[in-house]
Amino acid sequence: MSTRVRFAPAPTGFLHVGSARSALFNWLFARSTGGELILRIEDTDAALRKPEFIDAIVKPLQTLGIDWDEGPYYQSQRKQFHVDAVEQLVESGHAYYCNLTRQDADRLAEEAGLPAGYHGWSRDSGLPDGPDCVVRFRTPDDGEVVIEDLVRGTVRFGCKELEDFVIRRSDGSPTFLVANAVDDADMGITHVIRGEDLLNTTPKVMLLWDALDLGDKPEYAHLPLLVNEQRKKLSKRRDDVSLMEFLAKGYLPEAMVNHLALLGWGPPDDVEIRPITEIIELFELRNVNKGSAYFDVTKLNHINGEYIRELPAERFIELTEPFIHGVDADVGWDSADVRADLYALVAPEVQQRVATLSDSVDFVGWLFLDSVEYDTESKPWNKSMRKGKAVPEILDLLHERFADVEWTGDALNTAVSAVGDELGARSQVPARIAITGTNAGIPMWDAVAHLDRSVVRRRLAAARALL
RNA sequence: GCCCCCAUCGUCCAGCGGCCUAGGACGCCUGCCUUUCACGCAGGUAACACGGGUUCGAAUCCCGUUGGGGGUGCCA
Repeated sequence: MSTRVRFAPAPTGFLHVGSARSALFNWLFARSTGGELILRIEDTDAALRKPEFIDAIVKPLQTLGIDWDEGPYYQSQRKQFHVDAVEQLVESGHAYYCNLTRQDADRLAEEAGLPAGYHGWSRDSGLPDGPDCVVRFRTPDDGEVVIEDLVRGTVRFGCKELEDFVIRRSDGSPTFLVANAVDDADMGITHVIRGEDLLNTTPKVMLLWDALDLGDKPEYAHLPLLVNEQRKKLSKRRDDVSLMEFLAKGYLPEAMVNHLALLGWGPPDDVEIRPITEIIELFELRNVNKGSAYFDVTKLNHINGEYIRELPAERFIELTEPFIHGVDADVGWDSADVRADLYALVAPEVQQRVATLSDSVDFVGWLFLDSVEYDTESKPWNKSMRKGKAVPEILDLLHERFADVEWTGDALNTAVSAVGDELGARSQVPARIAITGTNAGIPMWDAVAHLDRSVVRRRLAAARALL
């Protein structure tokens, strides 16, 4: 039988990397088994029903190349099925009405000397439905629910630990637990692959499944959570987790996907950076880890850099243009000042050095700016300018020679080295700092030859004046 | 509190009873290359949480301890 899996996010704003990882693993499983992926939006809660939230899920998935075969389906549109299921459960005696609030339940528990929680207070009250009534599922008093999790192995839950949970809110809307069971059954889901934070809800869904007599249950696989540096579950409030924001900063979708695939799973041959087609081929659910994984941006940077370096030069230019022009990044110059020809010339060198597309900005500002700023407190300035040998003389001499030196990259480079030789000092770094503002950067003389002689000489003089 | 899950270098992954004096990658350090920086190359640093079993043999299996995490909603 063909596999059918689903990615079923609640539309709670932007898609975060943890959800993206869940989507990816579902997708990898579907593609590697020749099965199908279904996108289902879990919007049973009215507050979540906002069109812009749907976009926030669909768009990033598309960008990452995670395509689905069916959907998006909306649980809100299948509400009637869920309502029917709740009704069926009430009629069969599996569920009952209850008009107690959470506070009521806690108070009753305290008075009875029981642990906090709902202890089936209204089970046999015979209460009829009413405006303030929820429907609760009658969990078995004993026995256990056993899950054979594909990642975790056998997991057991004692039924007495499960309180009579709410399956229909007082506003009449069924909760996701019912929707889950009904929809997974209707949609023929064979494998439920999702985050470990949902593991505890699984026994409840299985109980509903049996009570509703829905037939064969899907297999479950609970993925390890993605965590932050403090080893806490990635949170939208606290952590940088917006997938789109990463992409906006200049992480390539392919690199992001590659990195995400490496969190909780690894290829048997230890080759980490590789095409998605190979990852699909190698991916096996049974090889997924159990331990949570830290979402390490440092490693992402490395992977991204590797992918960027593999890009054809024209493609790199095309992708970085929005950043260079200040559309997708903050820059200190005007888009009109960007010299496209000059950028095209240096782009391959920039490409060798960046971790993200937006980093490109840092390497080319000196080409578009009239003057550069010097950080005289910085380490490079201190080391190469303040403490460097004969730096004032070097800059003075360069200023002089640059007045009539042939204005080509080779000639400039030769002239600079000659000055260094004459003074018995290292001249390249001081020249670089004076002209570009920093010690780190692309090979520069060919680019400098495209700047105005006067602009370059002025910078030499400006840096000299600060010594 | 109660329930559930987890535990190999700082981080991610490999290891599924002998091939492990534990391998790869990121990071970090050193050297080479070099007009700087980066890339690349060559090295180095660094881990089986602890205690009991089982076994001829355990990072690998079992139990416990400790530590971490998740859940405990009329959110999903």
